[in-house]
Amino acid sequence: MHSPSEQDYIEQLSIDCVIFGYQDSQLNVLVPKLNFKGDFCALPSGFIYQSEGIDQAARRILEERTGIKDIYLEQFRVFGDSPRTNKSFLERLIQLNEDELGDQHFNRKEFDWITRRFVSIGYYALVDVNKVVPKKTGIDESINWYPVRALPEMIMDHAEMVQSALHTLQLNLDEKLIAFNLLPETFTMRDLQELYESIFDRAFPRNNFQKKILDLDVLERLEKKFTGAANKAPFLYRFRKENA
Amino acid sequence: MHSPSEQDYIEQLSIDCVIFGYQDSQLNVLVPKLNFKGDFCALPSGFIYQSEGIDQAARRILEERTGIKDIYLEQFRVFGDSPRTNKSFLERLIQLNEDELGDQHFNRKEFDWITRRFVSIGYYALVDVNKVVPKKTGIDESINWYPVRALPEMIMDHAEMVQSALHTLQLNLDEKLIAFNLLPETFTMRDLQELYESIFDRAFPRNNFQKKILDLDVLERLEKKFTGAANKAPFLYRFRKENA
DNA sequence: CCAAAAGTGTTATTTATACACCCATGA
DNA sequence: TCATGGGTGTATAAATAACACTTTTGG
Repeated sequence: MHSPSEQDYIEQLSIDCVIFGYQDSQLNVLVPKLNFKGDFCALPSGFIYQSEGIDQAARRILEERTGIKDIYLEQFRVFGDSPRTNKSFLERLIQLNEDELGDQHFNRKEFDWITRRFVSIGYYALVDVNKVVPKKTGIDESINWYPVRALPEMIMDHAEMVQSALHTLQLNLDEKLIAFNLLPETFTMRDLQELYESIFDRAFPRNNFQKKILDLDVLERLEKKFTGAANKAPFLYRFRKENA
Repeated sequence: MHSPSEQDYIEQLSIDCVIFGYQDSQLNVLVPKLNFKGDFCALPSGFIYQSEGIDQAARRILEERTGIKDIYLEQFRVFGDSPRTNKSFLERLIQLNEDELGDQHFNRKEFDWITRRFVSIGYYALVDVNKVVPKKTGIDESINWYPVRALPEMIMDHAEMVQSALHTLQLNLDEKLIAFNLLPETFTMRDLQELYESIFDRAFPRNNFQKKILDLDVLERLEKKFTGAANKAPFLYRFRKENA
Protein backbone atom coordinates (compact mmCIF):
# COMPACT_ATOMS: atom_id res chain seq x y z
CA MET A 1 0.00 0.00 0.00
CA HIS A 2 1.28 3.40 -1.00
CA SER A 3 1.29 6.44 1.24
CA PRO A 4 -1.94 8.37 1.20
CA SER A 5 -0.04 11.53 0.46
CA GLU A 6 1.20 10.08 -2.80
CA GLN A 7 -2.17 8.86 -3.97
CA ASP A 8 -4.49 10.87 -6.08
CA TYR A 9 -6.91 11.60 -3.25
CA ILE A 10 -9.01 14.64 -2.47
CA GLU A 11 -7.20 16.27 0.42
CA GLN A 12 -8.65 16.77 3.87
CA LEU A 13 -11.77 14.83 3.00
CA SER A 14 -12.48 11.33 4.28
CA ILE A 15 -15.25 8.79 4.57
CA ASP A 16 -16.11 6.90 7.74
CA CYS A 17 -18.36 3.87 7.62
CA VAL A 18 -20.61 2.51 10.33
CA ILE A 19 -21.22 -1.07 9.24
CA PHE A 20 -24.23 -2.59 10.97
CA GLY A 21 -24.74 -6.33 11.19
CA TYR A 22 -27.21 -8.41 13.14
CA GLN A 23 -26.32 -11.58 15.00
CA ASP A 24 -27.39 -13.39 18.18
CA SER A 25 -30.28 -11.00 18.67
CA GLN A 26 -27.92 -8.06 18.74
CA LEU A 27 -27.23 -5.14 16.50
CA ASN A 28 -23.48 -5.04 15.97
CA VAL A 29 -20.98 -2.70 14.40
CA LEU A 30 -17.86 -3.86 12.60
CA VAL A 31 -14.86 -2.25 14.27
CA PRO A 32 -11.21 -2.76 13.30
CA LYS A 33 -8.47 -2.37 15.86
CA LEU A 34 -5.25 -0.80 14.64
CA ASN A 35 -2.09 -2.84 14.56
CA PHE A 36 -0.33 -0.76 17.22
CA LYS A 37 0.06 -0.84 20.94
CA GLY A 38 -2.62 1.04 22.80
CA ASP A 39 -5.98 -0.42 21.67
CA PHE A 40 -6.84 2.11 19.01
CA CYS A 41 -10.25 1.33 17.54
CA ALA A 42 -11.40 3.28 14.50
CA LEU A 43 -14.28 2.99 12.09
CA PRO A 44 -13.45 1.67 8.64
CA SER A 45 -12.32 4.76 6.83
CA GLY A 46 -10.80 5.86 3.59
CA PHE A 47 -10.22 8.66 1.19
CA ILE A 48 -11.75 9.62 -2.12
CA TYR A 49 -9.89 9.24 -5.39
CA GLN A 50 -10.10 12.09 -7.81
CA SER A 51 -11.75 9.80 -10.31
CA GLU A 52 -14.48 8.31 -8.15
CA GLY A 53 -17.77 9.49 -6.67
CA ILE A 54 -18.25 9.60 -2.92
CA ASP A 55 -20.76 6.73 -2.90
CA GLN A 56 -18.37 4.75 -5.04
CA ALA A 57 -15.55 5.46 -2.58
CA ALA A 58 -17.72 4.31 0.30
CA ARG A 59 -18.47 1.06 -1.55
CA ARG A 60 -14.79 0.48 -2.17
CA ILE A 61 -13.99 0.98 1.51
CA LEU A 62 -16.82 -1.33 2.50
CA GLU A 63 -15.75 -4.02 0.09
CA GLU A 64 -12.23 -3.93 1.50
CA ARG A 65 -13.48 -4.88 4.95
CA THR A 66 -16.48 -7.05 4.17
CA GLY A 67 -15.68 -8.65 0.83
CA ILE A 68 -19.12 -7.92 -0.56
CA LYS A 69 -20.01 -5.53 -3.31
CA ASP A 70 -23.74 -5.17 -3.20
CA ILE A 71 -24.25 -3.33 0.07
CA TYR A 72 -27.03 -1.08 1.24
CA LEU A 73 -25.49 2.20 2.27
CA GLU A 74 -26.48 5.77 2.89
CA GLN A 75 -24.96 9.05 3.95
CA PHE A 76 -26.08 10.15 7.37
CA ARG A 77 -24.05 13.24 8.28
CA VAL A 78 -20.91 15.22 7.63
CA PHE A 79 -18.52 15.79 10.50
CA GLY A 80 -16.48 18.92 10.03
CA ASP A 81 -15.80 20.93 13.15
CA SER A 82 -12.74 23.09 12.81
CA PRO A 83 -10.48 21.29 15.30
CA ARG A 84 -11.34 17.90 13.82
CA THR A 85 -8.04 16.17 13.20
CA ASN A 86 -6.21 12.89 13.71
CA LYS A 87 -3.32 14.70 15.30
CA SER A 88 -3.80 14.10 19.01
CA PHE A 89 -4.67 10.45 18.55
CA LEU A 90 -1.71 9.88 16.21
CA GLU A 91 0.69 11.58 18.55
CA ARG A 92 -0.44 9.31 21.35
CA LEU A 93 -0.11 6.33 19.03
CA ILE A 94 3.42 7.27 18.09
CA GLN A 95 4.33 7.89 21.70
CA LEU A 96 3.14 4.43 22.70
CA ASN A 97 4.88 2.76 19.77
CA GLU A 98 8.21 4.52 19.66
CA ASP A 99 10.18 1.28 19.73
CA GLU A 100 8.53 -0.39 16.73
CA LEU A 101 8.08 2.66 14.57
CA GLY A 102 10.91 3.38 12.23
CA ASP A 103 10.91 6.24 9.80
CA GLN A 104 9.36 3.99 7.20
CA HIS A 105 5.88 4.11 8.71
CA PHE A 106 5.54 7.76 9.42
CA ASN A 107 7.79 10.11 7.57
CA ARG A 108 7.25 13.79 7.89
CA LYS A 109 5.30 14.29 4.70
CA GLU A 110 3.00 11.43 5.55
CA PHE A 111 2.38 12.69 9.07
CA ASP A 112 1.58 16.18 7.87
CA TRP A 113 -0.83 14.93 5.27
CA ILE A 114 -2.76 12.71 7.62
CA THR A 115 -2.86 15.06 10.59
CA ARG A 116 -4.34 18.02 8.80
CA ARG A 117 -7.84 19.08 9.65
CA PHE A 118 -10.26 16.56 8.05
CA VAL A 119 -13.88 16.77 7.05
CA SER A 120 -15.49 13.35 7.06
CA ILE A 121 -18.62 12.10 5.35
CA GLY A 122 -20.41 9.53 7.50
CA TYR A 123 -22.02 6.55 5.79
CA TYR A 124 -23.86 3.71 7.38
CA ALA A 125 -24.15 0.28 5.81
CA LEU A 126 -26.47 -2.64 6.45
CA VAL A 127 -25.09 -6.10 5.80
CA ASP A 128 -26.08 -9.70 6.19
CA VAL A 129 -23.41 -11.04 8.55
CA ASN A 130 -23.58 -14.46 6.87
CA LYS A 131 -22.29 -12.99 3.65
CA VAL A 132 -19.49 -11.08 5.33
CA VAL A 133 -16.02 -12.33 6.07
CA PRO A 134 -14.48 -9.44 8.00
CA LYS A 135 -11.13 -8.67 6.44
CA LYS A 136 -8.22 -6.90 8.01
CA THR A 137 -6.42 -4.31 5.97
CA GLY A 138 -2.72 -3.63 6.30
CA ILE A 139 -3.10 -1.41 9.33
CA ASP A 140 -5.52 -3.64 11.26
CA GLU A 141 -4.54 -5.93 14.08
CA SER A 142 -8.05 -7.38 14.22
CA ILE A 143 -11.55 -6.63 13.07
CA ASN A 144 -14.58 -7.65 15.08
CA TRP A 145 -18.28 -7.20 15.59
CA TYR A 146 -19.26 -5.28 18.72
CA PRO A 147 -22.76 -4.68 20.10
CA VAL A 148 -23.77 -1.15 19.18
CA ARG A 149 -24.42 -0.36 22.83
CA ALA A 150 -21.16 -1.89 24.08
CA LEU A 151 -18.52 -0.56 21.77
CA PRO A 152 -14.87 -0.37 22.71
CA GLU A 153 -13.39 3.05 23.18
CA MET A 154 -12.94 4.68 19.80
CA ILE A 155 -10.67 7.35 18.45
CA MET A 156 -11.67 10.93 17.74
CA ASP A 157 -15.42 11.38 17.31
CA HIS A 158 -16.07 7.87 16.04
CA ALA A 159 -18.28 6.90 18.98
CA GLU A 160 -20.47 9.91 18.28
CA MET A 161 -20.60 8.88 14.63
CA VAL A 162 -22.02 5.49 15.57
CA GLN A 163 -24.71 7.09 17.70
CA SER A 164 -25.61 9.45 14.90
CA ALA A 165 -25.77 6.58 12.43
CA LEU A 166 -27.97 4.55 14.76
CA HIS A 167 -30.33 7.46 15.17
CA THR A 168 -30.64 7.88 11.41
CA LEU A 169 -31.22 4.15 11.03
CA GLN A 170 -34.09 4.32 13.52
CA LEU A 171 -35.67 7.21 11.67
CA ASN A 172 -35.40 5.52 8.29
CA LEU A 173 -36.20 1.94 9.22
CA ASP A 174 -39.93 1.86 8.54
CA GLU A 175 -39.91 4.60 5.98
CA LYS A 176 -37.44 2.94 3.68
CA LEU A 177 -38.05 -0.74 4.42
CA ILE A 178 -34.38 -1.44 4.92
CA ALA A 179 -34.37 -3.79 7.91
CA PHE A 180 -34.30 -6.77 5.58
CA ASN A 181 -30.78 -5.91 4.51
CA LEU A 182 -29.64 -7.03 7.94
CA LEU A 183 -31.28 -10.47 7.72
CA PRO A 184 -30.58 -13.55 5.61
CA GLU A 185 -32.67 -14.23 2.54
CA THR A 186 -35.28 -16.02 4.66
CA PHE A 187 -36.19 -15.38 8.27
CA THR A 188 -38.94 -15.88 10.79
CA MET A 189 -41.20 -13.21 12.19
CA ARG A 190 -39.42 -13.60 15.51
CA ASP A 191 -36.09 -12.88 13.83
CA LEU A 192 -37.45 -9.68 12.39
CA GLN A 193 -39.02 -8.65 15.66
CA GLU A 194 -35.84 -9.21 17.62
CA LEU A 195 -33.97 -7.20 15.03
CA TYR A 196 -36.38 -4.32 15.51
CA GLU A 197 -36.04 -4.63 19.26
CA SER A 198 -32.28 -4.50 19.07
CA ILE A 199 -32.37 -1.43 16.85
CA PHE A 200 -34.86 0.48 18.96
CA ASP A 201 -33.73 -1.00 22.26
CA ARG A 202 -37.26 -1.73 23.41
CA ALA A 203 -39.82 -4.52 23.29
CA PHE A 204 -42.70 -4.75 20.84
CA PRO A 205 -45.94 -6.69 21.49
CA ARG A 206 -45.64 -9.87 19.47
CA ASN A 207 -49.05 -10.02 17.83
CA ASN A 208 -49.26 -6.35 16.92
CA PHE A 209 -45.79 -6.42 15.50
CA GLN A 210 -46.74 -9.32 13.23
CA LYS A 211 -49.85 -7.50 12.09
CA LYS A 212 -48.00 -4.29 11.39
CA ILE A 213 -45.32 -6.01 9.35
CA LEU A 214 -47.71 -8.17 7.36
CA ASP A 215 -49.86 -5.10 6.64
CA LEU A 216 -46.86 -3.55 4.93
CA ASP A 217 -47.47 -6.17 2.28
CA VAL A 218 -43.83 -6.62 1.38
CA LEU A 219 -43.23 -10.15 2.65
CA GLU A 220 -44.01 -13.45 1.06
CA ARG A 221 -44.66 -16.41 3.29
CA LEU A 222 -42.70 -19.54 2.53
CA GLU A 223 -42.76 -23.05 4.03
CA LYS A 224 -42.48 -23.64 7.75
CA LYS A 225 -39.20 -23.86 9.57
CA PHE A 226 -38.92 -26.95 11.78
CA THR A 227 -36.35 -26.19 14.39
CA GLY A 228 -36.67 -29.35 16.47
CA ALA A 229 -37.97 -27.34 19.38
CA ALA A 230 -41.04 -28.45 21.25
CA ASN A 231 -43.35 -25.86 19.80
CA LYS A 232 -45.23 -24.83 16.72
CA ALA A 233 -42.96 -24.33 13.73
CA PRO A 234 -42.83 -20.73 12.55
CA PHE A 235 -43.21 -19.69 8.95
CA LEU A 236 -40.29 -18.45 6.98
CA TYR A 237 -40.62 -15.16 5.15
CA ARG A 238 -38.80 -13.47 2.32
CA PHE A 239 -38.72 -9.81 1.41
CA ARG A 240 -40.28 -9.22 -1.97
CA LYS A 241 -37.71 -7.16 -3.78
CA GLU A 242 -40.06 -5.71 -6.34
CA ASN A 243 -41.32 -3.50 -3.51
CA ALA A 244 -37.97 -1.87 -2.94
CA MET B 1 -11.81 40.03 -2.69
CA HIS B 2 -8.83 37.78 -3.12
CA SER B 3 -8.70 34.81 -5.41
CA PRO B 4 -10.01 31.61 -3.91
CA SER B 5 -6.79 29.87 -4.83
CA GLU B 6 -4.84 32.21 -2.61
CA GLN B 7 -7.09 31.86 0.39
CA ASP B 8 -6.61 29.32 3.09
CA TYR B 9 -9.48 27.12 1.99
CA ILE B 10 -9.96 23.37 2.04
CA GLU B 11 -9.52 22.38 -1.57
CA GLN B 12 -12.19 20.73 -3.68
CA LEU B 13 -14.79 21.10 -0.96
CA SER B 14 -17.61 23.63 -1.09
CA ILE B 15 -20.87 24.50 0.59
CA ASP B 16 -24.08 25.27 -1.25
CA CYS B 17 -26.98 26.86 0.56
CA VAL B 18 -30.67 26.61 -0.20
CA ILE B 19 -32.17 29.60 1.59
CA PHE B 20 -35.90 29.26 2.06
CA GLY B 21 -38.11 32.24 2.76
CA TYR B 22 -41.86 32.62 2.84
CA GLN B 23 -43.76 35.52 1.33
CA ASP B 24 -47.09 36.13 -0.41
CA SER B 25 -48.24 32.61 0.41
CA GLN B 26 -45.28 31.15 -1.42
CA LEU B 27 -42.21 29.26 -0.42
CA ASN B 28 -39.28 31.00 -2.07
CA VAL B 29 -35.61 30.38 -2.53
CA LEU B 30 -32.99 33.12 -2.58
CA VAL B 31 -31.08 32.87 -5.85
CA PRO B 32 -28.27 35.17 -6.98
CA LYS B 33 -27.60 35.74 -10.65
CA LEU B 34 -23.97 36.04 -11.66
CA ASN B 35 -22.71 39.32 -13.02
CA PHE B 36 -21.97 37.94 -16.48
CA LYS B 37 -23.78 37.65 -19.73
CA GLY B 38 -25.79 34.47 -20.08
CA ASP B 39 -28.17 34.34 -17.09
CA PHE B 40 -26.14 32.11 -14.83
CA CYS B 41 -28.04 31.42 -11.63
CA ALA B 42 -26.25 29.64 -8.81
CA LEU B 43 -27.06 28.89 -5.20
CA PRO B 44 -25.17 30.95 -2.62
CA SER B 45 -21.94 29.04 -2.26
CA GLY B 46 -18.60 29.28 -0.63
CA PHE B 47 -15.57 27.46 0.62
CA ILE B 48 -14.37 26.43 4.05
CA TYR B 49 -11.46 28.13 5.76
CA GLN B 50 -8.95 25.89 7.43
CA SER B 51 -9.79 27.49 10.72
CA GLU B 52 -13.55 27.21 10.68
CA GLY B 53 -16.09 24.41 11.08
CA ILE B 54 -18.44 23.53 8.26
CA ASP B 55 -21.52 24.86 10.08
CA GLN B 56 -19.61 28.02 10.81
CA ALA B 57 -18.68 28.35 7.14
CA ALA B 58 -22.30 27.90 6.14
CA ARG B 59 -23.32 30.64 8.57
CA ARG B 60 -20.70 32.96 7.15
CA ILE B 61 -21.93 32.36 3.61
CA LEU B 62 -25.52 32.90 4.72
CA GLU B 63 -24.70 36.10 6.51
CA GLU B 64 -22.99 37.45 3.40
CA ARG B 65 -26.20 37.19 1.42
CA THR B 66 -28.85 37.80 4.05
CA GLY B 67 -27.20 40.06 6.61
CA ILE B 68 -28.49 38.03 9.54
CA LYS B 69 -26.47 35.93 11.89
CA ASP B 70 -28.92 33.84 13.82
CA ILE B 71 -30.22 31.52 11.13
CA TYR B 72 -31.75 28.08 11.35
CA LEU B 73 -29.73 25.79 9.13
CA GLU B 74 -29.11 22.13 8.63
CA GLN B 75 -27.10 19.83 6.42
CA PHE B 76 -29.27 17.83 4.06
CA ARG B 77 -26.93 15.94 1.71
CA VAL B 78 -23.48 15.78 0.22
CA PHE B 79 -23.15 15.97 -3.53
CA GLY B 80 -20.02 14.27 -4.75
CA ASP B 81 -20.32 12.37 -7.99
CA SER B 82 -17.01 11.97 -9.74
CA PRO B 83 -17.64 14.22 -12.74
CA ARG B 84 -19.02 17.00 -10.55
CA THR B 85 -17.21 20.16 -11.60
CA ASN B 86 -17.74 23.80 -12.51
CA LYS B 87 -15.77 23.34 -15.66
CA SER B 88 -18.42 23.10 -18.36
CA PHE B 89 -20.47 25.93 -16.94
CA LEU B 90 -17.42 28.16 -16.56
CA GLU B 91 -16.24 27.48 -20.07
CA ARG B 92 -19.61 28.49 -21.37
CA LEU B 93 -19.51 31.60 -19.20
CA ILE B 94 -16.11 32.58 -20.51
CA GLN B 95 -17.16 31.95 -24.08
CA LEU B 96 -20.16 34.26 -23.70
CA ASN B 97 -18.13 36.97 -21.98
CA GLU B 98 -14.93 37.01 -24.01
CA ASP B 99 -15.11 40.74 -24.61
CA GLU B 100 -15.39 41.86 -21.01
CA LEU B 101 -13.08 39.31 -19.48
CA GLY B 102 -9.51 40.36 -19.22
CA ASP B 103 -6.83 38.19 -17.74
CA GLN B 104 -7.47 39.81 -14.39
CA HIS B 105 -10.65 37.91 -13.69
CA PHE B 106 -9.63 34.44 -14.65
CA ASN B 107 -5.99 33.68 -14.73
CA ARG B 108 -4.79 30.17 -15.27
CA LYS B 109 -4.18 29.33 -11.64
CA GLU B 110 -7.58 30.60 -10.65
CA PHE B 111 -9.32 28.71 -13.39
CA ASP B 112 -7.59 25.46 -12.52
CA TRP B 113 -8.41 25.80 -8.85
CA ILE B 114 -12.08 26.49 -9.38
CA THR B 115 -12.68 23.94 -12.12
CA ARG B 116 -11.36 20.93 -10.29
CA ARG B 117 -13.75 18.25 -9.23
CA PHE B 118 -15.72 19.54 -6.21
CA VAL B 119 -17.58 17.82 -3.43
CA SER B 120 -20.29 20.03 -2.02
CA ILE B 121 -22.10 19.93 1.29
CA GLY B 122 -25.70 21.00 0.93
CA TYR B 123 -27.26 23.11 3.66
CA TYR B 124 -30.74 24.48 3.81
CA ALA B 125 -31.65 27.57 5.81
CA LEU B 126 -34.98 28.92 6.99
CA VAL B 127 -35.26 32.68 7.31
CA ASP B 128 -37.84 35.30 8.11
CA VAL B 129 -37.93 37.36 4.93
CA ASN B 130 -38.70 40.50 6.93
CA LYS B 131 -35.36 40.30 8.63
CA VAL B 132 -33.46 39.71 5.40
CA VAL B 133 -32.06 42.31 3.09
CA PRO B 134 -30.70 40.23 0.20
CA LYS B 135 -27.18 41.37 -0.48
CA LYS B 136 -25.20 40.97 -3.65
CA THR B 137 -21.64 39.86 -3.38
CA GLY B 138 -18.92 40.95 -5.78
CA ILE B 139 -19.85 38.40 -8.40
CA ASP B 140 -23.62 38.91 -8.31
CA GLU B 141 -25.56 40.94 -10.81
CA SER B 142 -28.74 40.53 -8.75
CA ILE B 143 -30.18 38.41 -6.01
CA ASN B 144 -33.87 37.56 -5.84
CA TRP B 145 -36.50 35.37 -4.27
CA TYR B 146 -38.00 32.78 -6.61
CA PRO B 147 -40.90 30.42 -5.91
CA VAL B 148 -39.44 27.01 -5.14
CA ARG B 149 -41.53 25.49 -7.90
CA ALA B 150 -40.71 28.16 -10.47
CA LEU B 151 -36.98 28.57 -10.25
CA PRO B 152 -34.88 29.98 -13.06
CA GLU B 153 -32.53 27.62 -14.80
CA MET B 154 -29.60 26.91 -12.50
CA ILE B 155 -26.04 25.84 -13.10
CA MET B 156 -24.67 22.37 -12.48
CA ASP B 157 -26.81 20.27 -10.15
CA HIS B 158 -28.19 23.21 -8.22
CA ALA B 159 -31.79 22.57 -9.26
CA GLU B 160 -31.51 19.04 -7.93
CA MET B 161 -30.08 20.41 -4.71
CA VAL B 162 -33.14 22.56 -4.17
CA GLN B 163 -35.43 19.58 -4.70
CA SER B 164 -33.42 17.52 -2.27
CA ALA B 165 -33.50 20.32 0.30
CA LEU B 166 -37.24 20.72 -0.09
CA HIS B 167 -37.75 17.01 0.42
CA THR B 168 -35.70 17.05 3.61
CA LEU B 169 -37.61 20.08 4.82
CA GLN B 170 -40.90 18.23 4.31
CA LEU B 171 -39.62 15.24 6.26
CA ASN B 172 -38.33 17.35 9.15
CA LEU B 173 -41.08 19.95 9.37
CA ASP B 174 -43.32 18.38 12.00
CA GLU B 175 -40.60 16.38 13.67
CA LYS B 176 -38.40 19.33 14.44
CA LEU B 177 -40.96 22.12 14.73
CA ILE B 178 -39.01 24.39 12.43
CA ALA B 179 -41.74 25.99 10.34
CA PHE B 180 -41.81 28.97 12.69
CA ASN B 181 -38.39 30.03 11.51
CA LEU B 182 -40.01 31.04 8.23
CA LEU B 183 -42.60 33.30 9.86
CA PRO B 184 -42.39 36.61 11.68
CA GLU B 185 -42.44 36.66 15.47
CA THR B 186 -46.23 36.67 15.48
CA PHE B 187 -48.56 35.16 12.91
CA THR B 188 -52.09 33.95 12.43
CA MET B 189 -53.20 30.36 12.10
CA ARG B 190 -53.98 31.06 8.47
CA ASP B 191 -50.43 32.26 7.89
CA LEU B 192 -49.09 29.02 9.30
CA GLN B 193 -51.49 26.90 7.32
CA GLU B 194 -50.67 28.61 4.06
CA LEU B 195 -47.00 28.11 4.82
CA TYR B 196 -47.60 24.39 5.30
CA GLU B 197 -49.58 24.27 2.10
CA SER B 198 -46.81 25.95 0.17
CA ILE B 199 -44.23 23.55 1.54
CA PHE B 200 -46.22 20.40 0.87
CA ASP B 201 -47.95 21.75 -2.21
CA ARG B 202 -51.35 20.56 -1.09
CA ALA B 203 -54.34 21.82 0.85
CA PHE B 204 -55.10 21.04 4.49
CA PRO B 205 -58.60 21.14 6.05
CA ARG B 206 -58.74 24.34 8.03
CA ASN B 207 -60.27 23.14 11.28
CA ASN B 208 -58.22 19.97 11.56
CA PHE B 209 -55.05 21.85 10.82
CA GLN B 210 -55.77 24.24 13.66
CA LYS B 211 -56.46 21.36 16.02
CA LYS B 212 -53.31 19.52 15.05
CA ILE B 213 -51.11 22.56 15.53
CA LEU B 214 -52.67 23.59 18.84
CA ASP B 215 -52.32 20.01 20.10
CA LEU B 216 -48.60 20.32 19.61
CA ASP B 217 -48.75 22.70 22.54
CA VAL B 218 -45.94 24.92 21.34
CA LEU B 219 -47.86 28.10 20.53
CA GLU B 220 -49.05 30.84 22.81
CA ARG B 221 -52.11 32.80 21.82
CA LEU B 222 -51.78 36.58 21.87
CA GLU B 223 -54.27 39.36 21.26
CA LYS B 224 -56.43 39.50 18.15
CA LYS B 225 -55.29 40.98 14.90
CA PHE B 226 -57.73 43.50 13.46
CA THR B 227 -57.05 43.65 9.77
CA GLY B 228 -59.86 45.96 8.76
CA ALA B 229 -61.43 43.14 6.75
CA ALA B 230 -65.10 42.43 7.08
CA ASN B 231 -64.72 39.29 9.14
CA LYS B 232 -63.85 37.99 12.56
CA ALA B 233 -60.39 39.05 13.67
CA PRO B 234 -57.98 36.13 13.93
CA PHE B 235 -55.77 35.53 16.94
CA LEU B 236 -52.09 36.09 16.72
CA TYR B 237 -49.78 33.34 17.88
CA ARG B 238 -46.18 33.15 18.90
CA PHE B 239 -43.92 30.12 19.01
CA ARG B 240 -42.84 29.36 22.56
CA LYS B 241 -39.11 29.01 22.27
CA GLU B 242 -38.65 27.00 25.45
CA ASN B 243 -40.08 24.09 23.44
CA ALA B 244 -37.34 24.15 20.89
C1' DC C 1 -50.63 -34.45 28.20
C1' DC C 2 -47.70 -30.66 28.93
C1' DA C 3 -44.81 -26.53 28.21
C1' DA C 4 -43.28 -23.46 24.88
C1' DA C 5 -43.78 -20.58 21.15
C1' DA C 6 -46.67 -19.47 16.96
C1' DG C 7 -50.72 -17.82 14.90
C1' DT C 8 -55.10 -15.35 14.86
C1' DG C 9 -59.16 -12.93 16.36
C1' DT C 10 -61.61 -9.40 19.19
C1' DT C 11 -61.96 -5.46 21.89
C1' DA C 12 -60.36 -0.80 23.62
C1' DT C 13 -57.97 3.33 22.93
C1' DT C 14 -56.06 6.80 20.46
C1' DT C 15 -55.53 9.51 16.41
C1' DA C 16 -56.89 11.35 12.07
C1' DT C 17 -60.43 12.81 8.96
C1' DA C 18 -65.00 14.61 7.71
C1' DC C 19 -69.01 17.30 8.59
C1' DA C 20 -71.72 21.01 10.83
C1' DC C 21 -72.51 25.05 13.22
C1' DC C 22 -71.94 29.59 15.38
C1' DC C 23 -69.35 34.04 15.97
C1' DA C 24 -67.14 38.49 15.07
C1' DT C 25 -66.35 42.06 11.74
C1' DG C 26 -67.00 46.04 8.48
C1' DA C 27 -69.55 47.38 4.59
C1' DT D 1 -78.33 42.44 7.61
C1' DC D 2 -75.24 40.29 4.80
C1' DA D 3 -70.92 38.16 3.11
C1' DT D 4 -66.59 36.73 4.70
C1' DG D 5 -63.44 34.36 7.20
C1' DG D 6 -62.46 32.61 12.12
C1' DG D 7 -63.24 29.45 15.91
C1' DT D 8 -65.07 25.31 17.90
C1' DG D 9 -67.72 21.05 18.64
C1' DT D 10 -69.14 16.53 17.26
C1' DA D 11 -69.50 12.32 14.43
C1' DT D 12 -67.05 9.04 11.75
C1' DA D 13 -63.22 6.33 10.18
C1' DA D 14 -58.72 4.57 10.53
C1' DA D 15 -54.68 3.29 12.83
C1' DT D 16 -52.59 1.59 17.25
C1' DA D 17 -52.42 -0.77 21.40
C1' DA D 18 -54.20 -4.18 24.66
C1' DC D 19 -56.22 -8.54 25.72
C1' DA D 20 -57.64 -13.37 24.94
C1' DC D 21 -57.71 -17.63 22.89
C1' DT D 22 -56.33 -21.65 19.82
C1' DT D 23 -52.80 -24.43 17.39
C1' DT D 24 -48.66 -26.94 16.61
C1' DT D 25 -44.58 -29.15 18.13
C1' DG D 26 -41.32 -32.56 20.68
C1' DG D 27 -40.60 -34.48 24.95
